[in-house]
Amino acid sequence: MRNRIAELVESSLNSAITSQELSTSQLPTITIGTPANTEHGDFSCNIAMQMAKGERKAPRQVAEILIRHLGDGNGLFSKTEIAGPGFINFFVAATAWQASLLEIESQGNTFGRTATGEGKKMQVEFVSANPTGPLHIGHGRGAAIGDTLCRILDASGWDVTREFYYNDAGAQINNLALSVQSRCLGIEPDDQRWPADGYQGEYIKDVARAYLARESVEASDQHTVANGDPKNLDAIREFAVAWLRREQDFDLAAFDVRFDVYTLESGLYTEGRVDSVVKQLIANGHTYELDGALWLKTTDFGDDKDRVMRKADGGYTYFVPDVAYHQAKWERGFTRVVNEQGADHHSTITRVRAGLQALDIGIPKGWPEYVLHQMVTVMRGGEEVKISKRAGSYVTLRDLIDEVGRDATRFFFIMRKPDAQLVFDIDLAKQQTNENPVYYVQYAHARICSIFENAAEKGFKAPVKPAADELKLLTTPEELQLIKIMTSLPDTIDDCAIHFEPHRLTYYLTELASCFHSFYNKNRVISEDTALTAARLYLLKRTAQTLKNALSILGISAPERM
RNA sequence: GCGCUCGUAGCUCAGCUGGAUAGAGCAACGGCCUUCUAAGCCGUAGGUCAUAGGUUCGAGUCCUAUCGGGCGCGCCA
Repeated sequence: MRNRIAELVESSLNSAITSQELSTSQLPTITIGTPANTEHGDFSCNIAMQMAKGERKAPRQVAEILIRHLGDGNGLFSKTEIAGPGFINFFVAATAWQASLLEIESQGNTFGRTATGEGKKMQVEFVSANPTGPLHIGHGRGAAIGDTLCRILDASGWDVTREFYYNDAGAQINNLALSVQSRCLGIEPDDQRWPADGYQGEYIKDVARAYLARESVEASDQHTVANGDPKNLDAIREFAVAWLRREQDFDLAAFDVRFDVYTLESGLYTEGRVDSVVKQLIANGHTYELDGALWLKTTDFGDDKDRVMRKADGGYTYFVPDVAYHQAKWERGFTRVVNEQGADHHSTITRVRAGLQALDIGIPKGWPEYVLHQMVTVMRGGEEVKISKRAGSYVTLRDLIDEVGRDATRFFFIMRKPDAQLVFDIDLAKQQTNENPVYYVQYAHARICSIFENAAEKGFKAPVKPAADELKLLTTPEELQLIKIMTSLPDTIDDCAIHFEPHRLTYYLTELASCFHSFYNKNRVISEDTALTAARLYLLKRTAQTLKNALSILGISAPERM
């Protein structure tokens, strides 16, 4: 609806220019807003105020010209008016709202989807947790935001690739292998022989036990059989990585999150990508040697200090393979790449982008794009739970899903905008689950399903493709408001996709559910009036479909009973 | 000290890339179930949008400064 009105305004603008009533040399971008006050109509446009100065006319005068060329929008509007300092307000005719229900019906479970992305490729990298332990709550937020973002971008017409990148060969992985080896040899964390920064979690014992038992492991991207020899550190490393990757697979599966591509840091070395990037950066003259290390002049690209690429010990710092990885993404044809990660890693953005600019291979300055989520503070028993992976004292994602439920956990993680901090009170989420907004939305869906059960018992069912005469009975403010909210789902999806902000969809759902609950309490659906009953059943059929479609994009179920 | 980010009702947060009288949930108070699910609805109360300037027809939103919380500032990832 919003787009339709924007198109009408644009054509009336063109028409006014053709007739030389307006003379603007460049068309302003047309934005259609939704007034907070219903007295100001269903939609409004501020274009007359924006153009007034250039036109050397009063805003209301510009608005008057536009309205004249606009007419009634081929019956779309029941009224258009000029209001306030120069707003154009649009009142959509009830018949137009009613007719839009037919479009929702014909689109079925694809209603809400748009073609905005034009089928172009976009890659989203998220979670990207190193396989040194189970996923914790911070990863959970990243998984929920990243996965929902993928679903939203897909619904917005993008061809999305979901990617998981991890370090399978660095110092931390070596540390992991040493920890497992120590457990294999029966060495405890308080033993002198325990590795300095060893991982102390209970799960390390499980890995050691499985390794000694020569178990085999099938992870989504790893397949291995334990060698069983506690002296063979390489074999332990390989097994531990695969074992923990599989654990993460379990966690992610429980969260209904999946990936298309896994990229291993070690592969960037074995394929020669890291070497090739270093050579290219040297050849382009963006490096220098100092104190036995090789530096990249990232200050040439907006960083506040230069960064070491190759350490004095000969190893590369982590961001070098990261640059190589992103070069590979670019070569794979992703002109748009989004990285979802914790805000505590935000300093990598400048470095990676600087490295890519220094390669001078035509990558745009702002590529890749980033979505950063702020810290999650975990509260349990009224106290903050400190997250320490090495000490093993932290709340895992799986614990959370087991305690709170998948739907509520997902909803909770995405209902705030990513760059706001999140307090996750486990006791609250556990003990007062019916206060969680996700139930409010799901309840609306279950309620509608229940109405249809009752209707079926009494021999009623929603009509298929009803005529305008049958729908014209839908006239109350609640009914029209319900339709209005439903039709804005595609706009909401686009807004979420453009801003990378999944939380907007949770607010949309709450609003839609709220509108339905109000309608339900004020009106009876099944009544003596068979014509009205049919019209309302049709309205609720579309409402249930809209709720289900939107919930599905959030990866949340739409229960038929609660 | 520098960079990023946040600061909106008692609490947790929205506020549609500058629009009209700043909203929701929870908590508080008062109502609504012999009829389709009360996990619901209706109403009341609650605000100097951290502070001070600036930009313009118009600022919670943009700019500057200050104050306060978080994160980052490693030849760790």
